Amino acid sequence: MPELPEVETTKRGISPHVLQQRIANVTIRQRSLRWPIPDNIEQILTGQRITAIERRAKYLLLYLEHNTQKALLIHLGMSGSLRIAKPDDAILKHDHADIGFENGLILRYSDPRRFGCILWLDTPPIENKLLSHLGPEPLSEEFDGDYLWQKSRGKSIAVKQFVMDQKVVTGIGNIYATEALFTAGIHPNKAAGKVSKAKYALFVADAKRILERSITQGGTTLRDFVGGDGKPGYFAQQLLVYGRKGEPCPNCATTLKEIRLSNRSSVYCSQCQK
DNA sequence: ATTCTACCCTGCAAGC
DNA sequence: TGCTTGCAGGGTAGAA
Repeated sequence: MPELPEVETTKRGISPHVLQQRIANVTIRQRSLRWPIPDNIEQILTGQRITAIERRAKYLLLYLEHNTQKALLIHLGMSGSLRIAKPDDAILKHDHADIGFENGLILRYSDPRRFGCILWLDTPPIENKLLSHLGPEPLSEEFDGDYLWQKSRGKSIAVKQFVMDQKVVTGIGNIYATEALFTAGIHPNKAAGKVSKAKYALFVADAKRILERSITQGGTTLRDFVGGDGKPGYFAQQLLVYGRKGEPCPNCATTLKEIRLSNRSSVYCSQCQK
Protein backbone atom coordinates (compact mmCIF):
# COMPACT_ATOMS: atom_id res chain seq x y z
CA MET A 1 0.00 0.00 0.00
CA PRO A 2 2.71 2.43 0.66
CA GLU A 3 3.55 5.44 -1.32
CA LEU A 4 4.85 8.38 0.62
CA PRO A 5 1.49 9.51 2.06
CA GLU A 6 0.82 6.11 3.52
CA VAL A 7 4.27 5.86 5.04
CA GLU A 8 3.82 9.31 6.53
CA THR A 9 0.43 8.46 7.96
CA THR A 10 1.78 5.17 9.26
CA LYS A 11 4.42 7.18 11.09
CA ARG A 12 1.82 9.55 12.53
CA GLY A 13 -0.46 6.69 13.45
CA ILE A 14 2.06 4.56 15.31
CA SER A 15 3.96 7.42 16.94
CA PRO A 16 1.63 8.04 19.91
CA HIS A 17 1.60 4.32 20.73
CA VAL A 18 5.30 3.75 20.32
CA LEU A 19 7.18 6.88 21.39
CA GLN A 20 8.81 6.62 24.82
CA GLN A 21 7.70 3.02 25.13
CA ARG A 22 10.22 0.43 26.28
CA ILE A 23 10.56 -2.72 24.22
CA ALA A 24 9.86 -5.82 26.29
CA ASN A 25 10.20 -8.49 23.63
CA VAL A 26 10.79 -8.99 19.94
CA THR A 27 9.38 -11.88 17.92
CA ILE A 28 10.48 -12.56 14.36
CA ARG A 29 8.50 -15.24 12.52
CA GLN A 30 9.96 -14.72 9.07
CA ARG A 31 13.45 -13.26 8.70
CA SER A 32 13.53 -13.51 4.93
CA LEU A 33 12.46 -10.12 3.64
CA ARG A 34 14.22 -8.21 0.89
CA TRP A 35 17.30 -8.61 3.02
CA PRO A 36 17.31 -10.90 6.05
CA ILE A 37 16.29 -9.34 9.34
CA PRO A 38 19.55 -9.32 11.34
CA ASP A 39 20.02 -12.34 13.60
CA ASN A 40 20.70 -10.21 16.64
CA ILE A 41 17.83 -7.76 16.21
CA GLU A 42 16.04 -9.22 19.25
CA GLN A 43 18.92 -8.54 21.59
CA ILE A 44 19.63 -5.14 20.10
CA LEU A 45 16.07 -3.93 20.63
CA THR A 46 14.96 -5.63 23.82
CA GLY A 47 15.03 -3.36 26.84
CA GLN A 48 15.45 -0.22 24.76
CA ARG A 49 13.09 2.72 24.65
CA ILE A 50 12.01 4.23 21.34
CA THR A 51 12.69 7.94 21.51
CA ALA A 52 12.02 9.23 18.01
CA ILE A 53 10.52 8.25 14.67
CA GLU A 54 11.49 9.82 11.38
CA ARG A 55 10.41 9.30 7.81
CA ARG A 56 12.93 9.69 5.02
CA ALA A 57 11.52 8.98 1.57
CA LYS A 58 9.52 5.79 2.10
CA TYR A 59 11.76 4.62 4.91
CA LEU A 60 10.88 4.81 8.59
CA LEU A 61 13.67 5.28 11.14
CA LEU A 62 13.09 4.35 14.76
CA TYR A 63 15.68 5.73 17.17
CA LEU A 64 16.51 4.22 20.53
CA GLU A 65 17.55 6.10 23.66
CA HIS A 66 21.16 7.22 23.80
CA ASN A 67 21.58 6.15 20.22
CA THR A 68 20.77 9.02 17.92
CA GLN A 69 23.39 7.78 15.47
CA LYS A 70 21.89 4.31 15.22
CA ALA A 71 18.40 3.36 14.15
CA LEU A 72 16.00 0.65 13.17
CA LEU A 73 15.22 1.05 9.48
CA ILE A 74 11.87 -0.16 8.16
CA HIS A 75 10.64 -0.14 4.58
CA LEU A 76 7.19 -1.40 3.63
CA GLY A 77 8.02 -2.40 0.07
CA MET A 78 5.00 -2.92 -2.17
CA SER A 79 2.71 -4.66 0.26
CA GLY A 80 3.93 -4.00 3.78
CA SER A 81 2.15 -2.41 6.70
CA LEU A 82 2.67 -1.64 10.37
CA ARG A 83 -0.13 -1.73 12.87
CA ILE A 84 -0.64 -1.57 16.58
CA ALA A 85 -1.87 -4.92 17.86
CA LYS A 86 -3.09 -6.18 21.21
CA PRO A 87 -1.86 -9.41 22.80
CA ASP A 88 -5.06 -11.28 21.95
CA ASP A 89 -5.15 -10.22 18.32
CA ALA A 90 -4.81 -13.13 15.91
CA ILE A 91 -1.46 -13.46 14.17
CA LEU A 92 -2.10 -13.47 10.47
CA LYS A 93 -0.22 -15.32 7.78
CA HIS A 94 2.14 -12.54 6.81
CA ASP A 95 2.73 -10.98 10.21
CA HIS A 96 6.49 -11.41 10.13
CA ALA A 97 7.66 -9.35 13.07
CA ASP A 98 6.40 -8.11 16.44
CA ILE A 99 7.94 -5.50 18.67
CA GLY A 100 6.22 -5.85 22.02
CA PHE A 101 6.20 -3.05 24.59
CA GLU A 102 6.04 -3.07 28.35
CA ASN A 103 2.50 -1.69 28.23
CA GLY A 104 1.37 -4.78 26.32
CA LEU A 105 0.84 -3.21 22.93
CA ILE A 106 2.62 -4.63 19.91
CA LEU A 107 4.03 -2.95 16.83
CA ARG A 108 3.33 -5.58 14.18
CA TYR A 109 4.94 -5.73 10.75
CA SER A 110 3.12 -7.49 7.93
CA ASP A 111 4.28 -7.88 4.34
CA PRO A 112 2.83 -10.54 2.02
CA ARG A 113 5.27 -10.00 -0.83
CA ARG A 114 8.26 -9.52 1.47
CA PHE A 115 9.73 -6.72 -0.65
CA GLY A 116 10.16 -4.60 2.45
CA CYS A 117 13.00 -4.68 4.95
CA ILE A 118 13.79 -4.38 8.64
CA LEU A 119 17.43 -3.52 9.21
CA TRP A 120 19.59 -2.25 12.02
CA LEU A 121 21.79 0.71 11.16
CA ASP A 122 24.76 0.90 13.46
CA THR A 123 26.28 3.84 11.66
CA PRO A 124 24.64 7.26 11.25
CA PRO A 125 21.65 6.79 8.92
CA ILE A 126 22.84 9.58 6.66
CA GLU A 127 25.87 7.44 5.84
CA ASN A 128 23.87 4.36 5.05
CA LYS A 129 24.02 3.14 1.50
CA LEU A 130 20.24 2.96 1.21
CA LEU A 131 19.73 6.54 2.37
CA SER A 132 22.83 8.47 1.33
CA HIS A 133 21.99 8.92 -2.32
CA LEU A 134 18.34 9.91 -1.90
CA GLY A 135 17.15 13.09 -3.56
CA PRO A 136 15.16 15.81 -1.79
CA GLU A 137 11.83 15.22 -0.12
CA PRO A 138 9.01 16.10 -2.52
CA LEU A 139 7.34 18.39 0.01
CA SER A 140 10.52 20.32 0.79
CA GLU A 141 11.21 23.78 -0.59
CA GLU A 142 14.31 22.42 -2.24
CA PHE A 143 12.10 20.47 -4.61
CA ASP A 144 10.88 22.95 -7.19
CA GLY A 145 10.53 23.30 -10.94
CA ASP A 146 13.96 24.81 -11.42
CA TYR A 147 15.57 21.94 -9.56
CA LEU A 148 13.90 19.33 -11.78
CA TRP A 149 14.63 21.29 -14.91
CA GLN A 150 18.28 21.70 -14.03
CA LYS A 151 18.66 18.08 -12.99
CA SER A 152 17.07 16.77 -16.19
CA ARG A 153 19.15 18.62 -18.78
CA GLY A 154 20.75 16.20 -21.19
CA LYS A 155 18.73 13.20 -19.96
CA SER A 156 17.11 11.00 -22.55
CA ILE A 157 15.22 8.86 -20.03
CA ALA A 158 11.42 9.10 -20.08
CA VAL A 159 10.21 11.87 -17.79
CA LYS A 160 8.05 9.47 -15.81
CA GLN A 161 11.00 7.25 -14.99
CA PHE A 162 13.04 10.34 -14.21
CA VAL A 163 10.61 11.67 -11.59
CA MET A 164 10.24 8.21 -10.06
CA ASP A 165 14.01 7.91 -9.61
CA GLN A 166 14.67 8.32 -5.88
CA LYS A 167 18.01 9.94 -6.60
CA VAL A 168 16.10 12.73 -8.32
CA VAL A 169 13.29 13.11 -5.79
CA THR A 170 12.02 10.67 -3.20
CA GLY A 171 8.55 9.44 -2.56
CA ILE A 172 6.90 9.88 -5.93
CA GLY A 173 5.64 6.43 -6.84
CA ASN A 174 3.77 5.13 -9.83
CA ILE A 175 0.38 6.52 -8.83
CA TYR A 176 1.53 10.05 -8.09
CA ALA A 177 3.84 10.23 -11.08
CA THR A 178 0.96 9.17 -13.32
CA GLU A 179 -1.47 11.64 -11.79
CA ALA A 180 0.82 14.66 -11.65
CA LEU A 181 2.07 14.14 -15.21
CA PHE A 182 -1.55 14.14 -16.31
CA THR A 183 -2.55 17.32 -14.51
CA ALA A 184 0.65 19.03 -15.65
CA GLY A 185 0.00 17.97 -19.26
CA ILE A 186 3.29 16.12 -19.74
CA HIS A 187 3.47 12.95 -21.81
CA PRO A 188 5.02 10.24 -19.62
CA ASN A 189 7.33 9.05 -22.37
CA LYS A 190 8.74 12.47 -23.26
CA ALA A 191 12.49 12.71 -22.74
CA ALA A 192 13.16 14.26 -19.35
CA GLY A 193 15.71 16.63 -20.88
CA LYS A 194 13.14 18.03 -23.29
CA VAL A 195 10.48 19.02 -20.77
CA SER A 196 10.31 22.79 -20.32
CA LYS A 197 10.97 24.65 -17.09
CA ALA A 198 7.36 25.82 -17.05
CA LYS A 199 6.05 22.25 -17.35
CA TYR A 200 8.28 21.10 -14.53
CA ALA A 201 6.98 23.93 -12.37
CA LEU A 202 3.44 22.73 -13.03
CA PHE A 203 4.41 19.15 -12.30
CA VAL A 204 6.02 20.02 -8.98
CA ALA A 205 3.07 22.12 -7.83
CA ASP A 206 0.65 19.36 -8.77
CA ALA A 207 2.72 16.59 -7.19
CA LYS A 208 2.93 18.51 -3.91
CA ARG A 209 -0.77 19.25 -3.91
CA ILE A 210 -1.70 15.62 -4.59
CA LEU A 211 0.70 14.29 -1.97
CA GLU A 212 -0.53 16.72 0.66
CA ARG A 213 -4.13 15.90 -0.05
CA SER A 214 -3.37 12.20 0.23
CA ILE A 215 -1.61 12.65 3.55
CA THR A 216 -4.67 14.47 4.86
CA GLN A 217 -6.89 11.60 3.75
CA GLY A 218 -4.42 9.03 4.99
CA GLY A 219 -4.96 10.23 8.53
CA THR A 220 -8.47 8.95 8.45
CA THR A 221 -7.32 5.67 6.99
CA LEU A 222 -4.73 5.24 9.66
CA ARG A 223 -7.04 5.88 12.58
CA ASP A 224 -9.16 2.97 11.39
CA PHE A 225 -6.04 0.99 10.78
CA VAL A 226 -4.59 1.48 14.24
CA GLY A 227 -7.96 0.96 15.84
CA GLY A 228 -7.90 -2.53 14.42
CA ASP A 229 -10.65 -2.02 11.91
CA GLY A 230 -8.06 -2.45 9.20
CA LYS A 231 -10.06 -0.95 6.41
CA PRO A 232 -7.68 1.02 4.22
CA GLY A 233 -9.49 3.80 2.44
CA TYR A 234 -6.42 4.67 0.45
CA PHE A 235 -8.03 4.15 -2.90
CA ALA A 236 -11.03 6.20 -1.98
CA GLN A 237 -9.12 9.26 -3.07
CA GLN A 238 -9.92 10.62 -6.45
CA LEU A 239 -7.49 9.36 -9.03
CA LEU A 240 -8.00 11.02 -12.37
CA VAL A 241 -6.21 8.63 -14.71
CA TYR A 242 -4.35 5.96 -12.74
CA GLY A 243 -6.06 2.62 -13.32
CA ARG A 244 -8.47 4.16 -15.82
CA LYS A 245 -7.14 2.90 -19.12
CA GLY A 246 -9.92 2.85 -21.69
CA GLU A 247 -12.07 5.36 -19.81
CA PRO A 248 -12.66 8.87 -21.12
CA CYS A 249 -10.19 11.56 -20.13
CA PRO A 250 -11.79 13.66 -17.35
CA ASN A 251 -10.55 16.73 -19.17
CA CYS A 252 -11.34 16.16 -22.86
CA ALA A 253 -13.08 12.75 -23.01
CA THR A 254 -10.46 11.21 -25.27
CA THR A 255 -10.01 7.52 -24.43
CA LEU A 256 -7.14 7.13 -21.99
CA LYS A 257 -4.23 5.04 -23.22
CA GLU A 258 -1.60 2.99 -21.44
CA ILE A 259 2.07 2.48 -22.11
CA ARG A 260 4.57 0.53 -20.05
CA LEU A 261 7.76 2.20 -18.88
CA SER A 262 10.25 0.11 -16.92
CA ASN A 263 7.52 -2.48 -16.94
CA ARG A 264 5.20 -0.21 -15.02
CA SER A 265 1.79 0.85 -16.16
CA SER A 266 1.46 4.45 -17.28
CA VAL A 267 -1.97 5.74 -18.15
CA TYR A 268 -2.17 9.02 -20.03
CA CYS A 269 -4.27 11.15 -22.34
CA SER A 270 -2.74 11.49 -25.79
CA GLN A 271 -4.64 14.74 -26.27
CA CYS A 272 -3.83 16.50 -23.00
CA GLN A 273 -0.28 15.24 -22.49
CA LYS A 274 2.34 16.22 -25.03
C1' DA B 1 27.88 7.96 -16.62
C1' DT B 2 23.37 6.73 -17.90
C1' DT B 3 19.94 3.54 -18.97
C1' DC B 4 17.95 -1.13 -19.15
C1' DT B 5 16.72 -5.83 -17.34
C1' DA B 6 15.94 -9.17 -14.17
C1' DC B 7 14.56 -10.19 -9.85
C1' DC B 8 12.87 -10.52 -4.89
C1' DC B 9 7.51 -12.75 -3.39
C1' DT B 10 2.47 -13.59 -2.73
C1' DG B 11 -2.31 -12.62 -3.87
C1' DC B 12 -5.86 -11.66 -6.78
C1' DA B 13 -8.68 -11.09 -10.93
C1' DA B 14 -9.52 -12.38 -15.54
C1' DG B 15 -9.64 -15.68 -19.07
C1' DC B 16 -10.06 -20.30 -20.62
C1' DT C 1 -14.57 -25.81 -10.55
C1' DG C 2 -9.84 -25.42 -11.37
C1' DC C 3 -5.94 -24.20 -13.95
C1' DT C 4 -2.91 -20.60 -16.16
C1' DT C 5 -1.57 -15.99 -16.99
C1' DG C 6 -0.64 -11.39 -16.01
C1' DC C 7 -0.45 -7.68 -13.03
C1' DA C 8 0.24 -5.11 -8.49
C1' DG C 9 1.55 0.90 -4.68
C1' DG C 10 9.17 -0.53 -4.71
C1' DG C 11 13.83 -0.53 -5.30
C1' DT C 12 18.30 -2.84 -5.89
C1' DA C 13 22.27 -5.08 -8.33
C1' DG C 14 24.52 -5.79 -12.17
C1' DA C 15 24.61 -5.80 -17.15
C1' DA C 16 24.53 -3.22 -21.46
